[in-house]
Parts: sequence; C-alpha cells; structure tokens
Amino acid sequence: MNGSFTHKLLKHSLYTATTTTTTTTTHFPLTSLQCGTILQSLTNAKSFTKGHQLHAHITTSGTLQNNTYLGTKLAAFYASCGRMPQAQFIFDGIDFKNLFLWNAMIRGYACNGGSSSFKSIVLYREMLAFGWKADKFTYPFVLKACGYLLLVEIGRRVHGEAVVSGLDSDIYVGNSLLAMYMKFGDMGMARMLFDRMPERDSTSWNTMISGYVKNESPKEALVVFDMMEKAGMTVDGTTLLGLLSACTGLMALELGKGVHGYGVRHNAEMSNKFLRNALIEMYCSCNSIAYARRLFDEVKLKDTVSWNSMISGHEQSGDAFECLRLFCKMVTEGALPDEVTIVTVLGGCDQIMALQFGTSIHSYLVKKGFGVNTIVGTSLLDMYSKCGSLASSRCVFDEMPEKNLVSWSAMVTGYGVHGRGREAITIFHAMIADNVCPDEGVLTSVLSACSHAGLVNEGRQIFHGMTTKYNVKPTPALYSCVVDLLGRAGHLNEAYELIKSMEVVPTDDIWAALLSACRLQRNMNLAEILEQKVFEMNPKGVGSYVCLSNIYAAEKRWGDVERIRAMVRKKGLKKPPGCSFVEVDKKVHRFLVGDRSHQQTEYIYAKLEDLKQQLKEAGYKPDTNSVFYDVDKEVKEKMLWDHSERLAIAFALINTGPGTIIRITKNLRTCGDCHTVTKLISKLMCREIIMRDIRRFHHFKDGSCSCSDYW
DNA sequence: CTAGGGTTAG
Repeated sequence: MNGSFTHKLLKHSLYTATTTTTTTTTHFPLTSLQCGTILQSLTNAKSFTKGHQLHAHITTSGTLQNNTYLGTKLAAFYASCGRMPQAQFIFDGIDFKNLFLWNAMIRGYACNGGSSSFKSIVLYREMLAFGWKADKFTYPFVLKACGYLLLVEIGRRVHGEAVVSGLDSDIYVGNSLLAMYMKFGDMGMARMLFDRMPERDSTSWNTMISGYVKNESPKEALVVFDMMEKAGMTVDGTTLLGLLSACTGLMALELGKGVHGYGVRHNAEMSNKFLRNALIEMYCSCNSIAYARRLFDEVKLKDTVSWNSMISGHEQSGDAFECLRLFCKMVTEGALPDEVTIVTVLGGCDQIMALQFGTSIHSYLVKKGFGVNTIVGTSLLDMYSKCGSLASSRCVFDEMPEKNLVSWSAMVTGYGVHGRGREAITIFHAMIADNVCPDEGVLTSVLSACSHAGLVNEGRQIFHGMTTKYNVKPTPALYSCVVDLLGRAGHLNEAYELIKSMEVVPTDDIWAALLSACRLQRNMNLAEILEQKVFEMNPKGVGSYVCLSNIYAAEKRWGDVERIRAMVRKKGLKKPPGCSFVEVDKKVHRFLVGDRSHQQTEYIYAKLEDLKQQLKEAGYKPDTNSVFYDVDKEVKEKMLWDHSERLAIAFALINTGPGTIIRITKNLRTCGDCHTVTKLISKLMCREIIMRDIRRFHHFKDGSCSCSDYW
C-alpha cells in the first residue's frame, strides 16, 4: 500500500472517529479491512495516539464484535507500542487466538525490558500448553528475553526446543541464539553454533565481533573481522562500531585510525552519531585527546553521549581543568547532562580538590530536580570527602535512600583517609548490620583506615576474621594493607614474618609498605635487608628509592644516600615534579614546585619570605633531610621554600579572609619539613589548613596535625 | 482480509 493512500484513509478514519462520538455511530464506519490496514501502518509507525483513537472508533462502531482479525491487529498494535496492559486486555478477549497473536504478545513483553521480559517466557510456556507449536518468529523473542534476563538454564532449554523443531537452522533463530549466549558470556558456545551455522549474514558476524569485545576478547574480535572480510561479507556501520570498541579496549591507536580511514573510504556512515561517538571514545582511550577533541568540535549536533565521552576523555587524561570547562560549555549550550556526566565531572573535581565547583554541581542537581540516586549520591559523597569536607560527605551519605557496597566503601574510605579510624570501623560494622556482604575493596578501605589511625588490634582482628566471617581470601592488596598497619605501629617483625608466611610471592607494593614502615620506625637493620628488594623491584615511580634515601639521610649516612641517588640516575628514573592545587573564589590555581608563572608570583614569594622570618623567630629549624639532591645546606633550605604546597598556602593566605579554611591537594607525599611548616603556619596565622597528599589527609589546626605525625 | 511479525550495534 502506498503512503498517500494510507494517509487519506487515516485522515478519514480520524474524522470519523471524532465525529461519531459526537453525532452518530452509524455514519461512515470503516470496514474491518480498512481498519486493519490503517492499524498495520500505525503499528509500523508506533503512533500510539492515532491507533488509540482508531480503537475508539472500532469499539463505538461495533466493528470489533467477534472479529479475530481486527482484535489481532489491535493487540499487535498495542504490543508494538509497549502498552502491554491494553494489549493483554484485547488478547484476553479474543476467543480464537492464532500463532501470530501469541507471537505479537511474546514480542511485546520481550521488548519491554525488566520483569516484563519474564512475562514473555511465561506466555511462551502458556502457548505451548495450549498446544501451539512455536515457529521461526517465536524463538527470537523468547531467546532475547532469556538473554536479557540472563536466564541461562531456561535459555538452554529453549535452545533445545528450537533444535528439536529444526528451526535453529533459520538464520534469525541462529543469530538470536548467538546473541543470547553472548549475553551469557558463553562465547565458546556462541562460537560453536556460529561455526556450524548453515548460512551466515552480516548480523551473525557482527554479533560475534561485538560478543568478543563485550566479553573482553578484543583480539578475537579482530580475528573474526579478518575472517568476515575474507568471506566477502558486507562491512556495515555495526561492524565498524564493534571494531572501534575493540580498539578502545586494546588502546590500539593505529588500528583505530585504520578503522576510521576504512569507514571514511567505504561508507558515508561515519556521519552516524554512534560511530562518531565511538571514534571519540577510541581516540580518548588511546591517549589522543587532542585528536578526539578535534572530531568533537567538528560535530554540530552533539548528543549527551558525545559530551560525556569528551568530558570523560579530559578527566581520564588528568586534565581536570578542561573537564570542568567543557562541562560548563555543555550547560551553556543547552545540552542535557545525565548521570554519567555528573559522575565524571565530580571525578574531575576530586582531582584538583574543587570543592566550590563540586558544591555548585550539587546545587545544580537540587535545582534541576535531578533525583540523587545511589550512583550520583555515592560520587557526591566521594567528591565531598576527597575535597576535604567530610561533614558534607556524611550528610549526603545519611540522606541516600539506597546504599550499595560502593557507597559504604566510599564512606569507609572517607573516614579512613581523614584519619578517623574509629568512625570508619563503625560505618563498616553498620554495613555488615545492613546485610551488605563485604568485598576485597571495602576490607582494604577499613584496614587502611585502621592503619592511618594506628588501630592495630582492631585491624588485625578484621584481617584474621575476614576469611571465616566474610569469605574473603587475602589478596596482595590486603596483605599490603596489613603490613602497612603492623609496620607503622612498630610491629615490624610481625609484618616481616607475615610476608614470609604468605603462600604467594610478595608484590612490590608489599615490600614498599614494609620499607615505608622502616622509615617511620627508623629501623635500619630491616631497611638494609630490604634495600636489595628495592633494587629488584620494578617500580613505576621512584617512591621506594626516595624512601630509602630518606631513611639513610635521617641517620646522616650520606655515603648511602649518594649510592641510592646514583642508582636512580643509572636507572634513568625521575621524581615527578611536585604540584599543588588550591581553590579560591571558585577558581582552582595550580602551582608547580618553584613556580614563577602565577600572576601574583611577587606577592606569593614575599609572603613566603615573611612567613619564614616569623617561623624562625618562633624557633623553627628547617629539616633538609628529605631534599633528594646533592647540594649544600643553604640551597637545600631554599629548595624547601619552593615546594608547591607552600606556594599554594601563601597564595591562599593572601587571597582569602581571616578564618577561611584552606584546602590543598598535592600529587606527592608531603615532606617532613612542609609538614612542620604547615603546622606552624596554622597556629601563627590562625588558619585551619586541610591538605590531601598522595596518601591521606592532614588537618592542620593550632599548630598540630590530625595525623599525629604518623603518616 | 489469510498476510502480517524476527537477529547485531547505540
């Protein structure tokens, strides 16, 4: 039937539907055939309102009486619009059901998602009980529902039934089987069926490719693609989409570029928004942010996913400033942020401790009536905690209607890194009382909380009870926490014995934890034993070397310090430059060590000079031991005053009013002298200073620190 | 009026 004829019929039917209700029902009733034809096109177009009106016409004109034909069309129409209650009502009223009707209902339920999918399986069973035989149309719907609900056993049974009926050789049924096993994560089975398929189309190949990508075998996906090309199959947009996600997973830039080029050459479909977004994601994951950004900027009609991919690309690459800027641009341009956007941007706030920015996002959510669900709530509480506002973090936590394991863990971690071990343990026990089963992650959080607070007995108890109580086996990460806990508290031998008793080879992290404890406890004997381990280790950074050097420096063993330094030089390792962030008037400022690029540089260094004099008068003596370079004492002292956290503090002191809390984050562990200086500044200037270093928070107030010098 | 309906990706 051609479109204009349908349109005329449609207009006629709507005219009749509206006039009949006001005048008389016997004027112009449409025939069954007419209604059926119109319903068919409305079903295809999923235009609910018009179909609903036509239904009213059919009812009032009496056409529906004892009419299986129209009833079936109506039920199919409602089902295709996802209006299952109405469809079910019609369905129930039809005495002589046919297979098409059953299929339409099963499809409606299967495509509706959620528990509705389960209804489709129930209906399928009901259909069989009434003596019907499933046909090649039935299976794809039922299999889809099984895949969606991950009903493995039922899915296998339906598969068996399809085999018995011989319909598994139908290509649609076959493809649906592949899709179902792919969702079950059973690529072995999917592959076996695929290999045995009598014929395969692009969908079969595409399903295999995306199946391997989804099940974390991107390499296999590429192998299948190779075979697909050799088999002469048509490569379409879906194929390219699967390949691009494979490249994203493998961080395979060259290959990704190849797919990009192939797409440009072989189909104009690269303008498809899904492909564009996949390209942006691929370039981001391959660390080609600039390239991704160029693609992104070229796109005129950006959807939320495009914004999210790009914002997340900046966040992942560590450019939190650009991440926040792009979010502002998104809002200004009228795009609609969703949950993913919010979580990503809050992650950006974490990185640079942008508390005011994060707080404004919280207000934005409230103002826009954005429901704060578990995921958004958790990232909000995490943001507050990482930005140094534990009280706000707890408020969000308490107001969350639903908490999951991640929410509880985030709260435990929050208390832990702020040095409030007792509260961390309390939250942990509240979680257990709430019947949430702990995992490795939350146990790591609670153990490290014990460690930061020196709660040795509590931590030891949790560690030794975790296998029997919570069925969590000790992992290297957990061992590393306990070694840290025992070592810091002075139980170095117990920690060392624990490492030796482990059934697995200790990881670098575990040795690093023990070494760090040696520094704190000034245990030279063990440190000397560990030195060899440090050399054997393959650390990404220079942390352990710096630690070792600090240990020797504290004992004034300069020869050993020089030996370590030489080793670092030989290995070509570099300490990343210190970098601190501080937020003033909703703007985050970044300071590198010795930074002179800031507009207020003159004032900052003058302020530091002034502070140095005042501190010296108050009895401060610089501790140059932690300076890693071989220079004389005066130069070392000067270098200390270049440390980025001091620049940030001085800047904040100049630009904020009395009593304002100063919040700072630094990319490395803060040095002993900065720790002393910050304590003194907090007293001298009557300022609370909250500093997050790579390990934990330090709350400086009235000349002392919340870590009790134990970090 | 006796056909009509299905699979992958986002």
